[in-house]
Amino acid sequence: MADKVTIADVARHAKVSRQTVSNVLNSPEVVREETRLRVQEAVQALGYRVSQAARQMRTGRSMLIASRIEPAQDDGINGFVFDRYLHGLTESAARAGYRVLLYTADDHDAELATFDDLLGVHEPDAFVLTSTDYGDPRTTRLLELGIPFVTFGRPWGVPPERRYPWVDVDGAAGTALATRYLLDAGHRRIGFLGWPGGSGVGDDRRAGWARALADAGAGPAEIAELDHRTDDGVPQGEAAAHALIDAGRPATALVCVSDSLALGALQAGRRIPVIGFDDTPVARAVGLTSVRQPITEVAASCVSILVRLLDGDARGRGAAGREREQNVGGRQDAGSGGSASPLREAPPEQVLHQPTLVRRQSA
Amino acid sequence: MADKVTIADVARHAKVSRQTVSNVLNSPEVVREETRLRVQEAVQALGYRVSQAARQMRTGRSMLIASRIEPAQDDGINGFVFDRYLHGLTESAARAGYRVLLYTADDHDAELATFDDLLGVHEPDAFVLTSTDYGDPRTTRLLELGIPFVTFGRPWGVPPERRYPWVDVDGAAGTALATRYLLDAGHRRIGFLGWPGGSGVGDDRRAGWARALADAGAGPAEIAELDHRTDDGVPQGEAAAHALIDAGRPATALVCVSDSLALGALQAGRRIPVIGFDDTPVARAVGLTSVRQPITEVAASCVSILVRLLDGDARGRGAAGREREQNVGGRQDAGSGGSASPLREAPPEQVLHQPTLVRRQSA
DNA sequence: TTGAAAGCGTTACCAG
DNA sequence: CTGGTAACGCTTTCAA
Repeated sequence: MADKVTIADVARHAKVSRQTVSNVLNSPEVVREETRLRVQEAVQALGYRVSQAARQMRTGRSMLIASRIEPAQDDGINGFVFDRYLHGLTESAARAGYRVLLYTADDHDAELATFDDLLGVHEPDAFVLTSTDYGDPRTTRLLELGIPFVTFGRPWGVPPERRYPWVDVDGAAGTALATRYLLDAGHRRIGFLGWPGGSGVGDDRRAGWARALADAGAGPAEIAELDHRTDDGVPQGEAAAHALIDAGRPATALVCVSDSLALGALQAGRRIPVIGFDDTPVARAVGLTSVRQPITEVAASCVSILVRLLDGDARGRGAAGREREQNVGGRQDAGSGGSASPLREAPPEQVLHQPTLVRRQSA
Repeated sequence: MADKVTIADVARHAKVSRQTVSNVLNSPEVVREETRLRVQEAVQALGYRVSQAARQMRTGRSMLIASRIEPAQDDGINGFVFDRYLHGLTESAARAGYRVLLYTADDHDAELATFDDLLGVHEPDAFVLTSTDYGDPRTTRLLELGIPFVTFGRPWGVPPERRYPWVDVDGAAGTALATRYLLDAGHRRIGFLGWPGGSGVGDDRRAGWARALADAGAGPAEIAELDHRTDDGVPQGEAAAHALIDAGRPATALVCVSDSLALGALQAGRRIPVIGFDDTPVARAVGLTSVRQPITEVAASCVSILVRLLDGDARGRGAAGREREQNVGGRQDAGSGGSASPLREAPPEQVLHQPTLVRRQSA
C-alpha cells in the first residue's frame, strides 16, 4: 500500500524543507507553531513514520532496550514473576518510545559474549539486568563499556565506589509485613522457612522476619531456634515445616521465603498459618496468603531510570560521538547560560519498592 | 574501546576492497578461498560486526521477529507455557541470526495499530502470533500487508482458502494419551473436566478424550454423561470433580483440560487418579500427572518456517523492493536454468507437534 | 574475481 | 526559519 513515505514526501506535502520536518519531530519548540501544525498534519495525512534504521545511522540510537529472558526454571515459580516483569518492561518502554529486544544466555560468560554481539549488530541503547548476584561480571563489563543499564535487584556485595542504578523490592519489608500480621493475630512463635545463607535475596527476606520478631521481644536464641534453612522446593518445604512444627517448642505459624516452600509447609498437613512469597498462581490456586512484589512498578522504574540516562546522555554511540563517556558521573548541563555549568556528580538512581500482603485462607 | 570498526577498516586490514568484504559476508562462494580466508581473519582480528542499521537501509531487512508478550494471566495461554515459548523463540531465532522484538497490546484492535507502528518504525521482518481465536483479524491484516508470519495455534474456523502457516500441539492426542493411560490401568469410567464449548483448544482436547473412550467401547450416552464443562479455575475444578464423582454412576478417574481444573479435582479429596494439562509448576509441586506440550520444539518450528519464508522471499520490503508480493503463493525459483521456472503454489507449512505424558503420583 | 560509484532516509552543519 | 550539502555503513550496479 503506502510505498514507504519519507521525510522528503512530508516536506513536499507541507511545503517546507526537510530540515524543518526533522525539527518538528525532534525539537518541536524551535519551529513556529503555524508551520509545526502544518507539518504535523502532513505527517498524519501521509502516515509518515520515521525510519528507525536511517535515524540510527545518524544518531546512533536504536530505541532498543535489551533484556535477557530467563529459562523457566524447574520450580518455575520464579518464572511467573519474571513474566510479569517482562510484560511491564515492554509496556513501559513502549510508552517512552522504546522497544524491548530479547536475548538468552546460559551463564554469565555467554551473556558477556552476547553483549558484544548485540552491541555490534543491533546496538541496543541500554540493558536491563536481572538476577544479579555476588561479584556479577555483567555490571562491571557494562560499566566499562559505558553502556547505560539498570538492574532489577540490588548490587549485593558490590563496593560502594562501583555503584550503578538499580531497582528492587524490599524483601525484608515484605517478610516483616507477613510476620507482623501473624504477630497481630496473636502468634509468638513464628518460624521462618528460608534458603541457605549466602543468597542476597534470601538473607534479606530472613532479616525482615528476624527484625519483626525482635521488635516483638523475641531474643536471639529464640530467633535462631525458629530459623530453618533449606533449598527451594515443595518437598523441602514439607520436611522443613515438620521439623519446625514437631520441635520441642513448636512454631505456631510460618513465614516462608518462597511460595514453593510455603506450599510444602501447607502440605505438611498441620493447620497452622503459612505465608508465602511472590504471590504466584500456585498461591492463588491453593489459597495461600503471600507477599506480592509490585513488579509492574519495578519495570516502570527501570524504564524511567534508563530514559533519564539516555536523554541526559546526548552522545549517541554510533555515528558522530567518537568519545564514549562513562555513564556514572557524566556531565549534566543544567541548561544554564553560555558558560559551562559546573560538573555535577549525580549519584545513580536507586529505587526500592514496597511489597504488599495478599491475604487468603492460609493465614 | 574499539571505535566502531566498519567494513572499510576490514578491507584496509585485509588489503582488499570494501566490496570484497561485503561479498565474503553475504555470498562467500563468489570469492576466492585465499582472499576469503584473509578477509575472515581480518574480521576476527578487528572484531568486526555488521551494522544492522546500515544493512537494513540497503536491504530492508531488520532481522527482527516481533512477538506479543501476553500479560501473565490464569486464562489463555498459561503464563508458564508462554514463558517457555518466548524463551524457545528467542533461542531459535538467535541461532538463525534473528532477534525477538516484544510488544504488548490489550486487544486485537490495539494489536492491529501496533502492527502499523512497528512496521513503520522498526520494520520487523516477521511476526509470530499466539492465542489465535475464531475470526482473528490479525492474521487477515498481516496477510493483506504481505508480512510473513506464523501462528502458534491452529486457525480455528478459518476457511480453507485463507490459509497461513501455523504450528501447534495436538491437544486431542494429549488427552487421548492420558485417557488410554487410565484405560490401561483398568479404569472404564473416566470423566473429563473441560471448558465450555466454543474454544478451539478446549474442544480439541475434549475430542481426544472422547475418541479414546469410544475406541474402548464406550457409547455416546456414557461419554456425554462423563463430560463435564466449566470455566477454568481451581474452585471450579473442585466443584466439577465432586459432581462427577458423586454421580449415580461415579467416574473413577479424571482427565482435565488444564492443570488448574486438575488441581481443584485433586483438592476434592477423593483419591481417584487425576491427569492435568500443561505440566505447569503447580503440577510438579503437587505431584500431578500432566500432559506436557513440547514448547521448545513449537518455537523452533515457528522460527524455521519464518526463516524459510524470509529466505525464499528476496524482495526486501524497505528500500529497493517497491512492489510487495503476497506471501501465500509467492514465487519460488527452484534454481533451474535460465528460463523462468514455473510458478509453484506452495501450501503454507503447518506443523503439529505431539505432546507427552509426565507421570507423577496423582495417576 | 575485484574496484569505483551511487544511493538508502536521517540528522548535523552551513550560509542565507 | 529555509535550503543545500555532507555523512552514517552498508549493498548493489556497473566497469575493469
